[in-house]
Amino acid sequence: MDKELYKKVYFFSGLNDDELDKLNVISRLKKFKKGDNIFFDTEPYLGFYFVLNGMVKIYKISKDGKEHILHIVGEFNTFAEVPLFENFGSIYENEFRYPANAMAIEEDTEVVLIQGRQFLELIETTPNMCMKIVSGFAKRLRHMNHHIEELTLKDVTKRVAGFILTDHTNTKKISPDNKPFITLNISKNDLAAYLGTIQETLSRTFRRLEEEGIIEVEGKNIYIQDIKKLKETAT
Amino acid sequence: MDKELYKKVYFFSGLNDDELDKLNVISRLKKFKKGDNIFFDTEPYLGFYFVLNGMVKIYKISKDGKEHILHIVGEFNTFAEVPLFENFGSIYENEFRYPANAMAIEEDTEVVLIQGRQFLELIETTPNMCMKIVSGFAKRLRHMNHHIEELTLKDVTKRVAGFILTDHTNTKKISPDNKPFITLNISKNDLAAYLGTIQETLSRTFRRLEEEGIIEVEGKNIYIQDIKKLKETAT
DNA sequence: CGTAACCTTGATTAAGATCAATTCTCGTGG
DNA sequence: CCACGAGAATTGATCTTAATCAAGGTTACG
Repeated sequence: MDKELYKKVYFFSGLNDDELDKLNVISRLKKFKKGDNIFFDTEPYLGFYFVLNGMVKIYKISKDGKEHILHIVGEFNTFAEVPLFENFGSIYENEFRYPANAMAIEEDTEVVLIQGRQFLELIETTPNMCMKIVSGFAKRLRHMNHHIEELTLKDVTKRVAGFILTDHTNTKKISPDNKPFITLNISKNDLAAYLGTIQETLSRTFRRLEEEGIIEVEGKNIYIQDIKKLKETAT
Repeated sequence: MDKELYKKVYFFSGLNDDELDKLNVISRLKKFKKGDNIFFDTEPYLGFYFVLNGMVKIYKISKDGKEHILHIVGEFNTFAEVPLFENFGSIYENEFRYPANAMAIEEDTEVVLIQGRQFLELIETTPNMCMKIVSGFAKRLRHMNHHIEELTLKDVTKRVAGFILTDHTNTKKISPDNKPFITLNISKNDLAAYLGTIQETLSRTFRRLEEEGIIEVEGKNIYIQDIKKLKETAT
């Protein structure tokens, strides 16, 4: 695999050529179709992944079939690193499992598996990478903090409004007629599961926000008609 | 401060005498009464803390006054480390804020502030500590994953049952008449805010579990009458 | 023993989930 | 180019859980 691609992964951004070669040896490219599971939370832990192409959802299922999406992982982002670092000493002994399920949610999703045991050996000789991991984890913790805050302190309408704002802050899309908008890159079903609700409620929420003249939903595009009101709604 | 005390903090467990001395220089002991706030999420970031004595809750408040507790932090555990590691380069430039509020919830709570900027300098000369931080963060991430899973996938009754089981797994208390039990070290109000509900609902849930003969609540002690049923309830 | 903080209980309300139909959208093959 | 069918999205009616509102009861502690 092209070494340059590895460098786009935050963890690996500081590595030199020699280290990238070693990384290449312990990684495996895997391809999935939309809807394929990459791993289940019942499977033994092999290592962590990054997305080369497409998109992956990390999710949990309750006993009675309810789904909640913890993360949506896009290109060059990693997932399932946590178990690797939880208990250094014991990784060789214990039978670790993946902490959640992962599914490809785009056609032709390609992911790269970095084999766990071998990566731990590699990391010892590249001390520089450790701080990258710390920093990556810190960002993740911040994100989860925010996620919990949204889920516990806000109702569905606020969460939806907040999602649109956050997404637009990241993408900054502007339509030809000068309106800010976002494009959903996941299904509304998945969006609902991420926002801690269900399809139907999300649909109704969109409609109510449309009726109030705050947004306009057109398929996968959501146009922001009144950003001031949207911000008020979100807080 | 006694150097031995530092060693009980997971992050610092591998440090040598010299390093502990340096740590001592950049730390500040602070004392709080029950109900005192240690910091608010509006304050500029000074550094992270560990609890020397007592207990601390990390919480968020919504605009309309609803509270959710993210963590309960006990002795020799750290809190508020995340902002320090999120953006190494920019800590000197940006005005960082604490990501949540912290309050002492026990009388005579003592915490130690480790000053952030100075700690970053210290850490560069002690590479060994980095992996400790990674590992600590990984544990924290696991905990938050679990927390989100509970909040989104389970109803209040399941969460309460799950809490009792988890707490008992950690403490393993057995009463003189041979019954497993747990002792709440926080108020029921705080427990409710941690479990994503309110006092009244928690109270009713306890009563229902009592009526079903699963537990017995006596003040701060909760006796497990039927652990099999409790496990069934929790899943 | 009196007061404040904490906890419990009951009645009511509201948000959102569930159940049940449609309708819409889009890719595929005739 | 159109028809078909499957998955995705919408909509309405109803139900359930847990929050809110309101009032007492308990406990801890000076």
